[in-house]
Amino acid sequence: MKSEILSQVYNHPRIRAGELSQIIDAHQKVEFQKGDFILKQGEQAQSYMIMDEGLMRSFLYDVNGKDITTDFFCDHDIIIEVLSLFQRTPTSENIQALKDSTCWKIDYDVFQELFHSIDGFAEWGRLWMSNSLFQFKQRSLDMVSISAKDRYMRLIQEKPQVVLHAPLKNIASYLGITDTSFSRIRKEIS
Amino acid sequence: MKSEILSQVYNHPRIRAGELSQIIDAHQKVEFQKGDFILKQGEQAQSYMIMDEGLMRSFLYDVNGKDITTDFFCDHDIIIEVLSLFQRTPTSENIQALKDSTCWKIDYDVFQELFHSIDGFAEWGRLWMSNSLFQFKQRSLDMVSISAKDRYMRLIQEKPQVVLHAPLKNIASYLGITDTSFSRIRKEIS
DNA sequence: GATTTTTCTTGTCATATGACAAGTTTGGTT
DNA sequence: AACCAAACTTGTCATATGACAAGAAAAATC
Repeated sequence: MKSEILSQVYNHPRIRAGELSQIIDAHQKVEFQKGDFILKQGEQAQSYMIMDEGLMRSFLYDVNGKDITTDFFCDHDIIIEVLSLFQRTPTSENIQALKDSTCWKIDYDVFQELFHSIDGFAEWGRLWMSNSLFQFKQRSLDMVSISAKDRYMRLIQEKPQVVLHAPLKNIASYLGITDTSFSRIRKEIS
Repeated sequence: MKSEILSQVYNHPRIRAGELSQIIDAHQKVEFQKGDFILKQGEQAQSYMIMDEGLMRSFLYDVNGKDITTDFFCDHDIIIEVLSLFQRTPTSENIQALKDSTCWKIDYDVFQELFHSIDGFAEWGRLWMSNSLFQFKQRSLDMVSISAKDRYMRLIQEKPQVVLHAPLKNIASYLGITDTSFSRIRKEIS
């Protein structure tokens, strides 16, 4: 299971078999219980993880102190706070488990070593980031070009697990609306 | 001037002097006139550029066919469509000059060579991307947590050149509002 | 420099969403 | 099982922003 999931995640034409197992070996199993914090505002990220099974969210507090969910992490997603990890700075985000979760973790210095020694791994990282970049771009576009209802419909398509298991108020803030409005949209749809 | 600007852009502790000039040498000057397209929807990006002097915007058409400005590029910004360039796919974005512009361009294959041969360059690239990722995250956050008026105020602070020189309708779509609303916000502020 | 086209402003009205408050339901804790 | 706290729904009213249309200003074109 470890190697199955991880070799899927790290699948890239320029990573050879030997290198792949080197990368996979660098990951350690970690488990979290619902409610546990993986990262807290003000701390510095020291590692990232692959979600084996579970559900998490990242969130922060906006200018008015409101808790805003910025992302959800489902099975096989990469759980990472890029800015804090790569720029070695304290983060302003929190990451918290919404369900009991099992992950594969890799520490920054081990990652760093692999990044510089395995060419294909660096390439993989760049592709992953360009993909993330695109997703965030898409997200800000959606926020302005489609209605909250349509954003919700899209979430149902794209991350059904989230809709099934995350607290509604977290989904609401992720969609950029209040839980009140979200409740009305749900009513309207059903 | 070439080396001044570029050595500022590529400033990174792990890029040595010799490597830096190697990177700088790889850039060629290109000029554009107001209105010129640098990249069109459906094409594949073959290079990226550093803005020496000028102003550009990237934009695309939303689900209703409305022209939405997704970003502005000012002096010393990196003009790039990450997804198309790195994943070698056709883009859905357009990039267009809003003023006559001078840039330093580097082709994908040359970039690719430098990325694999200069360790510090790969590191620089990763930092740049993590920074971009943060900006886009911030942008989607702003879209939901602050008002259009506050987003405009922030743009005035952060990219005054844009406010001074870009067409109002482009700024409006960038802010996620109609040009009508934007006109009213401007009136209210002045 | 006159004309045409595009951009910007303003008016009126509609609508999605927010703010706040009061219930209701759910879920965790003892 | 009973209780308490948190999560969710619903009501009323307010407001930011959109849609559409008409006019004014600015810019591009001849």
